[in-house]
Amino acid sequence: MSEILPIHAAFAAHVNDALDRLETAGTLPIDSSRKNVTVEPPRDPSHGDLSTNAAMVLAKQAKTNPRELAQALVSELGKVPTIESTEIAGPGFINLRIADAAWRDEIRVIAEQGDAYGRSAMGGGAVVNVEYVSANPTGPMHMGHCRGAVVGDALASLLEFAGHDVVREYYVNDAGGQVDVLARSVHLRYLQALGRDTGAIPEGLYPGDYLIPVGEALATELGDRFTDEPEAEWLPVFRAHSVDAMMGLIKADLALLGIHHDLFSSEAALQAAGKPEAAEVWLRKHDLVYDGVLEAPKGKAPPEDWEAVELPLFRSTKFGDDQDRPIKKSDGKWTYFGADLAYHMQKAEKADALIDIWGADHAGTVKRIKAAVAALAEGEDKTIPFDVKLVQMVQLMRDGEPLKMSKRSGNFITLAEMVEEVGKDVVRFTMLTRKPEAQMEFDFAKVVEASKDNPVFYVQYAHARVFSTLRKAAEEGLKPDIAGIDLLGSAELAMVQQAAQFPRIVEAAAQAREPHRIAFFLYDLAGAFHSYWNAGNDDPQKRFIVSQNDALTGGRLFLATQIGQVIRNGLALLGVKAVEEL
RNA sequence: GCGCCCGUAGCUCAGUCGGAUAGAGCAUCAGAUUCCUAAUCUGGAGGCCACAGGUUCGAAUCCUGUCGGGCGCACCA
Repeated sequence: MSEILPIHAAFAAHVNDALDRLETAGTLPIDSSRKNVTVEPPRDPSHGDLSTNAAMVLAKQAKTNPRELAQALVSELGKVPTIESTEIAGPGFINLRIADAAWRDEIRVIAEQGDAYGRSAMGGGAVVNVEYVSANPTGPMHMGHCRGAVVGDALASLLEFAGHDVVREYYVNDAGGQVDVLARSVHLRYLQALGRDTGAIPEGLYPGDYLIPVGEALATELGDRFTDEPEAEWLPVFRAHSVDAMMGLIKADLALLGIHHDLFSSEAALQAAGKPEAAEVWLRKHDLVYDGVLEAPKGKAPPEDWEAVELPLFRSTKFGDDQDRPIKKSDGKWTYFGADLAYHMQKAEKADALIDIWGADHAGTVKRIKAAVAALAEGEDKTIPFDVKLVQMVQLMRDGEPLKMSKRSGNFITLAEMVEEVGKDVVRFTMLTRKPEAQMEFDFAKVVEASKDNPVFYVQYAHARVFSTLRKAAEEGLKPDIAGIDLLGSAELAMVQQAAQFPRIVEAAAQAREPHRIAFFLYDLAGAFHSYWNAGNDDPQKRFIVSQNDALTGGRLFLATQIGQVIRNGLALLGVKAVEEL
């Protein structure tokens, strides 16, 4: 027990030790299952500092009633010196009151651990691959990509902080038909750059102006080599150049949000390496791919040109999908799914767990890709934890009115425009103040208001206040002093209790893969700080800087510094700047 | 027709792998500024947790059904 544990972890350990002793004493059966035992702060503070449901959960296993077991547990917990009082309540909750000294110690723990406070070894170094964004390389990023990008990035940071070895991956869909369209669109711009009159941009090509510089660059680089050649001559060249250029745009857009991937995996490269073929061989060997004919689509409007063709089909129905899915098209090329299946197999080789962040419009393909990973796991006789997080649509609003967006008319808001208008921190924080699977509204007017309706400023302001206080104190020759924390009273320690939840919030959020919990925690902590601060308006004795009392001031400044530290650690996970001044 | 997600205060949303009297912000009402930034704080009012069944010591939370909103339902990506 030489290792310093954050306070909640320490008390969870105390409860666990007590249960161990009950096992030894025969009160509990050996190896009782404790997976539902929780040790957490009760909703109602009058119930104490911490509460455990252990007696209720384990009563059945102990073949006794909850209150009786609680009694036994309480007498064990009474031996822990930092537990000041225990109480059995309701159906068998055990409420614990913790000595002030333990909360004071937590301030020291925060100070000692600094930027590492809240970090957890929970992940055990497991390699987790988080694939997010993966926007098609056909243009700059628009608003629709934004939420998934932020959620994926924050989740990756969170998992890292919770002890996982995270790979941030971007899947580049550079092999499909839309890349041919891109290449043709760029070729047109190339001809224009060389002074050709191309007329209006034909239907079906990308009309965006962002392709003009790409065409110009190619004109400069290639001269007029490809002006009158047949398409087959120039298409591969233009495809490669265009994808590079688009990925450049996308990376620049992502950088505006502070997002950087570790790995960009190319679909074309995957195919060139023969991965889909290898996957097909493996699947056929396990009788998971067969040649068959699909039923006619049951959608509202069956395509007129639909006809029954025999295709290689993956048995996704065996793993819960609604129908088997083709991995190759009738022209012999791989379907998107066929390549994606091979891609996930490739990812699974190098990771202990996979997470995909997708837009809600891909919800229909979740089952098949989960089926693919399940098939691989079964065939290889191992478990491959695989989560697909669906991020719901964002409804953009301006002054309470929905903004209509249409990709075809080119009337869509780009990510860059959005970041420029409201700023990176606002975009990131706002996207993280909703659980991702719920739809959300994003109102430009409200979000730039920089005040009331805007949690990001509220949290940043709390952090800034810590620093403004320290600056003010420094002018008077005062500075934080750890010796002063023994003088802190219950109002200050209440704030510590709130901040001390950070480590367990990190673990819970990482486990649930829900970075938004960090955002809400920060909002609450900032609220506690503002509230404490304001008490000083009425009573000068409650300010951080107390005149004529340098010792208490030192203690309070030390506390403020540590609250700032926790806010900073949380904001770092969200990728939001912890400003020292507003 | 089928699948997935959502439905909590007037509005925007939290709600800890089922826990004690369901929370916050906005809006609204009543207050606080010779003060370390009031971009803040204190208090009031506001709830059939969409609806109906079920599971159990206990359900906003899990299961079934209904209604409402969103997204999908190609050999596209």
